[in-house]
Amino acid sequence: MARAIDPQKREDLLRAARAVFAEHGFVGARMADIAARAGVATGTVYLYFESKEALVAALVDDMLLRLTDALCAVLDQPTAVAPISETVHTALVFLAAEGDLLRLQWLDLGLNALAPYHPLPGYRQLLQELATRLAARMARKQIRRYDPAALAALLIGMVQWVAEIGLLRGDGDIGKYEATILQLLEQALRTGGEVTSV
Amino acid sequence: MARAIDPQKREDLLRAARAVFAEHGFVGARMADIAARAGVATGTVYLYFESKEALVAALVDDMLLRLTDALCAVLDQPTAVAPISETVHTALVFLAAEGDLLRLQWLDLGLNALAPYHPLPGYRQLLQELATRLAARMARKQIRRYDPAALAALLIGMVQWVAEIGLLRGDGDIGKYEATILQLLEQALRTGGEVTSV
Amino acid sequence: MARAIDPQKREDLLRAARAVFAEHGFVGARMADIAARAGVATGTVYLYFESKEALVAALVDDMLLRLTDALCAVLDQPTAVAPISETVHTALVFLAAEGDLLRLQWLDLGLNALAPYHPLPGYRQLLQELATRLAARMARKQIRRYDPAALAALLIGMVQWVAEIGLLRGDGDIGKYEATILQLLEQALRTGGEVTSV
Amino acid sequence: MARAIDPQKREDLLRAARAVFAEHGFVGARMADIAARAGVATGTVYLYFESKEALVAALVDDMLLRLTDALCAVLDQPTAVAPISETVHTALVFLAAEGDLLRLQWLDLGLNALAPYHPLPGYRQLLQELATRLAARMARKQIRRYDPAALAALLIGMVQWVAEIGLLRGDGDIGKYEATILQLLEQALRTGGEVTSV
DNA sequence: AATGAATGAGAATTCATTCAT
DNA sequence: TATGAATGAATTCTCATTCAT
Repeated sequence: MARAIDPQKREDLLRAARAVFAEHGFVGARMADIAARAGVATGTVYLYFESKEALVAALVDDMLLRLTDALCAVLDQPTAVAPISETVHTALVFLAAEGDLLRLQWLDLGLNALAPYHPLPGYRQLLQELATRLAARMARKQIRRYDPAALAALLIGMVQWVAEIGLLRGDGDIGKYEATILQLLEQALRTGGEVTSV
Repeated sequence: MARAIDPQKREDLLRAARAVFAEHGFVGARMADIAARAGVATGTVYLYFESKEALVAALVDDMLLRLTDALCAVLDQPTAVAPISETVHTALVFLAAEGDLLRLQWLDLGLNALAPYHPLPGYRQLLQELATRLAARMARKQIRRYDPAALAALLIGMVQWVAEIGLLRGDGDIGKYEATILQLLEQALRTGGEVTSV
Repeated sequence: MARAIDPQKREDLLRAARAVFAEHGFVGARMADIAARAGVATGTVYLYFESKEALVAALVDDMLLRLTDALCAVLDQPTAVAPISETVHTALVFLAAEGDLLRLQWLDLGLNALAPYHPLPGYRQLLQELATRLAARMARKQIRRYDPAALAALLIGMVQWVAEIGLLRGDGDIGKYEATILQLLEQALRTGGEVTSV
Repeated sequence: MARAIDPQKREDLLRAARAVFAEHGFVGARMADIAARAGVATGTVYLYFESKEALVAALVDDMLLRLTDALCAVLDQPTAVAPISETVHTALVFLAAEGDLLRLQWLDLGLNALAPYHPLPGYRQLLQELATRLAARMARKQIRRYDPAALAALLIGMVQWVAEIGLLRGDGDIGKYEATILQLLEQALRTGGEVTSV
C-alpha cells in the first residue's frame, strides 16, 4: 500500500493537500477534504500516502527538490555576475513564496522528533547539489575556500531562518536581512587580492 | 485562569511536560501523563497552561530565554579572547544538549502556521539582546559593521540549522560545521587592517 | 481505566448495552447509542468497559452469575420433589427468556477464539456451584454417582443447546426436548433399587 | 453471483479462509489476505461467497456435514460393539481437532442473532441423520426409546459443550467428561432387562 | 487552588465490497 | 471469469478540556 499507482493522481493529491493545509492548517485539515479536493474517495488517499504526516513529508520533500532545482539553475548560469547573491535572492524569493511549505517543513521536523534517523531525501539532495557547486567555485578560486558541505548548510540555515522571520513578522519584509546576508557573504567569500562580486 | 499560582508547580509541570514530550512525542504525550508526572491532578495543568500547545510554547520560550542568558553571559565577558567564536560554540553546545526543545520549537512554528503574528517573546528577546551586544562591538570597531539585528538573526539561523543537522544525522557530530561557521565569521566580521580574533 | 467508579452507572450501561445489542445486533450497535441510552457521554462508557467486546463479556458473565443463582436456589430447596427436573426446567426457562444473552455468549466465545485461556469467571462459578450440589446429592445417594463436575457440564451443554435450538427454530417450543432431557436424566441419575424422582 | 464456478477454487478459498481466520481471528482476517492465500484476486472471492460472514457459514456448514458423515459412518457399522460410545468418541475427537470451526460456529450463531430463522442446512442434516439412526436402534430395542430427534440434539449439545470446555481450558483434556458422557448414556440408553453396551 | 470523573467532539483509517476493464 | 484499483461508509476510541465538588 501507499504506492504510486497513478502519478497524475498522486500529483492531484499533493496539490489538494497543500491547499487544504494552507487553508485549515495541519490539524484542521481533514483527509476527507483533501480527497474530495483531489476528486477521489477518502480511501484512495491511503493508496498513495501512508498517513497525513506522510503527505506533509512528501510536500516538503518536493519543495526541497524544487528549491534545489531553482538554486542549481542559478548557480549553473555561466554568465551570472554575482552568482551567490543571486542564489541567495532566489532562495529567499522561493521560500517567501512557499512559506506554507516552509512551515510544513518545521512541522515535519517537529512531528518526527522521535524517529531516530529519518531525514527526507530532499535535504541531502539540496545540500549536496549546493556543496558540489560551491566546491567548483572554490576550485576556480571564485570564492574563498571553506568546507563546501558546511558552507551549503550555513547558507540554507540563514536563508530559511530569514524567510521564517518574514513569516513571523507577517510583513514579509526581509530586505534588511537579505542585504546583510549579501554583505556578510561578500566579505566571507571573496578571494584574496581581487575585488570580486560574489 | 492559566496563570502561575504556584511557581514551583509551574516548574514541575514544565519539567514533566518536557520529559513526556521527549518520551512519547507531542502527539503521543497525554495531558494526564504530564499531570501525573508532575504529581498533580489533570485539571490542575489547565490552571497553569491554556493548552497542550501552550505547554510547548512555554517550553520553547523558556529555552529561548535560557539561550539568551547563556549567550549574553559569554558576550558580556570583558576578558574573552574570541567572544564571537565562544558565543557560537556556546549556542551549539546549548542547542545540541536541548535538541528536544529545538524540535519543539519547530513544532510550535509548524503548528501555528495559520496564526498571523504571534512569535514568542523569547525570539524578540534573544535577537534584541544579541543585536545590542553586536552593535556595541561594532561601535568599538571590534567587528565589522552590519545591521546588528540582521546579523543576530543570521547567527541564530546558522546555529539552529547546524544543530538541527546534528539531530537529523543522529550522530550529533557538527564539528565540521562549527569550524566553518567560525572561519566564515572570522572573514566576515574582522575589521579593516587589524588581525583580530572574532 | 475501565474501572467501576459508580456502580449504578455501570448497571445502567449494561442495561443499555443489552437493549441496544438486542435491537441492532452486536455489529449494528453503536457505542454512542449505548452511551446515550444510559444517559452518559460516549467517552464515559470507556471509563467502565474496555471495549465493545468487554461489554458483551460483562453481560454474559452477569447472565451466567444470575443463572447460577437461579439454579442454586432450586437445588437448595430442601422440600423439592424432583430437584433435578426443576433445575433443568428453571435453566430452560431462564435461557429461553434471556436468549439474547445466550447469543451474546456464543458471540463472546466466537470472538475470543484467539485468546489462549480467557474463560469468563461465570463459567467456572456456574459449573462449580452446580457440581458441588450434585456431589452432595450423590453423597446422599439421591442420584447416581458420576463425576460431579462433568455431570454439571453435561447438563449445561444439553440445556444451552436445547435453548439455542429453540432460538434457531424461532418458535421457542422446546417442550419435546425438555421432556427428553428429563426422561434421560430419570434413567441416568436414579439410584439402584429405589424408585426416585430426580 | 457468489455461485461456485470452479469447485477447486471454492475449495482453495475455504481452506485459505479457515487458515486466515485461525491465524487472525474473524475480525482480524482480511478478505484480501484470504484471496491472496488462495492465489486469486480480491474480487474473485465475491464470485464464490456473498460476504465474509458467508465464508464463515460455509466453513461451519461444511464442518457440520463432515461431522455428520463421520458419525454416520460409525453408526452404520454393523459390527460395532458399542456404537453409541464410539459415536461420542468420534464426535469429540472430531470437534477437538476442528476447534477453530467450532468457534466459528459460535460466531455464526452470535452474529446472526437478529436473523429470524436461518439455521445452516448442516444442522438439520446432522440432527436428522443422527435421529434416523437412533430411531432405528430404538426400533431394534438396542437402546431405550426416547424421542429420536431430541436425543440427537442432546448428544450434540453435550458433545459440543464438552469440546468447547476443552478449548476454554486450553489443555484439551476432556477425558473425564467423555467418560461421564458414556456412563450417563450407558444408564440412560440401556434397555430393560438385558445387559447391553451402548 | 485542586481534583479527577465526565464530557463529547472528532477524524484518521480500515477494509468489505464493487465495478470498469 | 478474473482482476485489483477505487470506493466511501462507518465507528470505535481517544484525550484535551471542563466543571461540579
